[in-house]
Amino acid sequence: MNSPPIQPRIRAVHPEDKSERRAAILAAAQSLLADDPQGSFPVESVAQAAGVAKGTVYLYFGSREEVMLAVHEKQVHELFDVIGDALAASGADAVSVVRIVLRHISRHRNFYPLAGRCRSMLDTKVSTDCALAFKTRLGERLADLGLVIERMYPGLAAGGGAALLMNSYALMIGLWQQADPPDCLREVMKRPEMKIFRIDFERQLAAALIDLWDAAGRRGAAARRSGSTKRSNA
Amino acid sequence: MNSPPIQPRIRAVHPEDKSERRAAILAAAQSLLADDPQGSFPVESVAQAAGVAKGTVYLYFGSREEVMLAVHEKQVHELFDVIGDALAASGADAVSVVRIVLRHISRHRNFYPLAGRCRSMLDTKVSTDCALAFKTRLGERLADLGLVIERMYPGLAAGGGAALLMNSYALMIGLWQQADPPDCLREVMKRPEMKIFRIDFERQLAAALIDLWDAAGRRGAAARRSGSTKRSNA
Amino acid sequence: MNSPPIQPRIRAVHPEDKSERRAAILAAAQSLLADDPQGSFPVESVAQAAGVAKGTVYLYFGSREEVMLAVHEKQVHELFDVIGDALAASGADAVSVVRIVLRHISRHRNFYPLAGRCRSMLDTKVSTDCALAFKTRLGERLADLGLVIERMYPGLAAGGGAALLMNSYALMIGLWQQADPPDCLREVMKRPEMKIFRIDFERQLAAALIDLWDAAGRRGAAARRSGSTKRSNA
Amino acid sequence: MNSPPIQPRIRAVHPEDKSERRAAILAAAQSLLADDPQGSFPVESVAQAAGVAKGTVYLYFGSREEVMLAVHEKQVHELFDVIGDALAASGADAVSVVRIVLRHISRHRNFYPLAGRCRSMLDTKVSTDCALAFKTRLGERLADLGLVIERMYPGLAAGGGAALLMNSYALMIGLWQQADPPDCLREVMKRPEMKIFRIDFERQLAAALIDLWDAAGRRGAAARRSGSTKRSNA
DNA sequence: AATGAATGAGCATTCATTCAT
DNA sequence: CATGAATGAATGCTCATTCAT
Repeated sequence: MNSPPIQPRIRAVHPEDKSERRAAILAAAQSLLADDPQGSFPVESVAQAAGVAKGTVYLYFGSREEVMLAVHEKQVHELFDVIGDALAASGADAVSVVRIVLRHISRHRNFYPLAGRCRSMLDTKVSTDCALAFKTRLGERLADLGLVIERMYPGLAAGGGAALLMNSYALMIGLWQQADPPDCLREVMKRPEMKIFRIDFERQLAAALIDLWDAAGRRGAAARRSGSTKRSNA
Repeated sequence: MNSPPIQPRIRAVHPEDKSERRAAILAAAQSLLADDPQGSFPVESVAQAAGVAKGTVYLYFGSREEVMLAVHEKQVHELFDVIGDALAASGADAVSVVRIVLRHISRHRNFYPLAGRCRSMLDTKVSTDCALAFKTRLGERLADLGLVIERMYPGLAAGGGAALLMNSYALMIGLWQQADPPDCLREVMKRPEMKIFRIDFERQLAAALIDLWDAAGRRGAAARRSGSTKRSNA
Repeated sequence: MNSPPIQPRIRAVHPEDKSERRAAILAAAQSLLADDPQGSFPVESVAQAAGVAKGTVYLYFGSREEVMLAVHEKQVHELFDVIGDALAASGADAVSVVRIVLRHISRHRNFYPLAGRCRSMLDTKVSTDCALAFKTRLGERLADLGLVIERMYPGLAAGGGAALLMNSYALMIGLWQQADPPDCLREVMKRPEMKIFRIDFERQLAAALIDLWDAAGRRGAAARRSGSTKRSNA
Repeated sequence: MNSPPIQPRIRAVHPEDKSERRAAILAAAQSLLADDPQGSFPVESVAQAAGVAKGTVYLYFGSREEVMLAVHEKQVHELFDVIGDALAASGADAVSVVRIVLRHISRHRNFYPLAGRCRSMLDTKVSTDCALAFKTRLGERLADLGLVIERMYPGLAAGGGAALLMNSYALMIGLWQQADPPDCLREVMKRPEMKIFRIDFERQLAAALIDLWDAAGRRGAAARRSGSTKRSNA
């Protein structure tokens, strides 16, 4: 009644082979996501695209949602890498960082839909362990980058850098959710009543981000002047 | 368990709201949502809570998602009402508006989960007509309130008020998505590695919103000084 | 994405129509059980055999197991009917009752496999309500028939009739489990080492049942003689 | 959670038991069964509890069901050991044997669920060889003990001892199936309509067993008197 | 012998939606 | 208008089993 494995794939015995297989599954999911941003494809499709059996997916991930979360995490860390590089560049300032980040994101627009669903993903079929690990790793990056920002804006309160990052990220995701027309509205976006939503997403986002970063810089400056260095929040 | 809180509508914004049945269904869904923010309850539950038959729900709404969207819309318009009132108050400024809005939202925290899912709802089982109507009504409010803001910050570019509102809304939703711990993490939020996410959501949001509004005000002021009045973006 | 009902069957609106439909599902399951005593067929097969859609089965039963339990219950009550008739016949005694019961069972041999699985069915996917109702109805029959038996064996302790029935039923099911060769042993049953299991099931069962009933009768007689009438157990 | 209780085997009945590994696997399964009488645990759990790899289980057993069957067999043979000892005791009679057997079983209540499923296990994923061996060994014990009983009840027909054993066993298992409330009914057993099922299982079983054994004794006596020694049946 | 990675069949169940009554 | 019976698509996941290492 239970059928045996017919053509088992080459076995991933060593840890590095396992990481490779895991990565293959992630890549497969990511590739499917490109065609279907809503991610409404069965696990079997992911498996097929990765060249493994359905069950194998569950050897590397606890659930379908955990696969998707892992794809999201990968993309977020890539974004953080970009931010880190931008901040590390000589002469980096709010404007240059924002420009570089936006350029990256504009080339990875399939980042948004998944990111927008991240919160609800955590509410569904993601084990506490998995969610915790995800958040922990995220927190580490946030802390690291936050420190870099605090060094850039001396006087910014402790934690102010991370807060600025969170706010920026929030603005980015939130604004995309407002601005990106859903498929069913693509056609009617040209109507006059939709004018208000025909915004230049990247322009508006860039402006708002710069407002946020400038305000942080100004606050840092003010703090420096008055000698204080504590109290958090951007 | 679900006592349909027949919240008297602050304003009868839409003509179709006149139907008591429709309102009852919305109220039922809203009440259910209070217990289950993820909204993973069957249409039948909504119908039961509303005291109607399952089929009746489809007499008033095109699909399950349209019901949820309507609940969301109702809540958004309530929020807009509050913003409108705050702006209309004498001596209104960024700080007072933000304070009032945050107070409202903190009393309607079940606004967030639904709002966070709004974008993906539009991608699923919402007819173009319905989505268009939703967006159109939203756009109208946005335009109206945007004008009020532009009057408050004279010199703010045309459309700058609406953009400021969108940005604010985006920040609010996006930051909530980062800050609100999912159920599976409620318990572990006290761990040290989660410290960075134990933010004071409302404080941080308020600060960031004020940064945004202040920047808009400053930009408006600058624009006024230089005589220009065009170019959009906040 | 969710497809509508294409060719809905005639609707069972009246209670009697519903009973009919329920009965049809039961009959379908029973018929499948005849071919596959282990009952390892999907719910869909039952539905098809009953001429309804899979979902309809779940309109009438809480789970697959509840369908099977209902089939079993039907068969048990049929057996109880036979026992009742046998007991009601003039000149009924242990021998005649046992003979009649065995004749019935030998004509309904697919009663055994299901009956043998009844206990484990109750452990799996049967709601408390359903199990309780099943047991309650069973208990009623047991009590009724028990009284008839007690009238037949005056002096039998209160409850002694029901106990005798339970014991008889237990012996019947238990002995079948020992005696009925599983499919995989059908062929090898003729080997000498299997001799001991090549019993004449019905003969041995009949003899043991009569022992049980005679002993009960004797005990009843003894009790009568000594005047006592209480204490239970057969 | 599952501390493999390495119960020292009372007797090394089968040669293959010499394998420590095999014994460890059986002990692990038995231990798991104590916590989950339904035996709905994966093979991997058994392997882990036994301290071996999943594949190793299949080196010693042909299938999952064969492991369970082996556990059952072990328990049955332990029961037979007890019966043998009870019969061998000086002054052994039906009452003393029944008492000793019941005491053993009451201390090993997890014997019942598995025993009750034995028949259906044989229908699923047990090789003919395995089933045959199981039955053969069972038959041997049955024959041996049957002879002892026939010696105890001289005049009992040939095979009458084994038949009496089978009947007794059947009654035991069958009555347990009726009497043991499934988990989902544990709570509601106190209700009045459940009264008829609130039987004193061991008392009722003991009484019925004694009826069976007494009847066998009496029949043996009668047979002796009339000189006959043939005809089987208890 | 032992391991454990890989396989993939297998299915109950839910529930949004329709439409006969 | 309202009802609620009927539909059936849609799929995540488990886990027994195999066999390359």
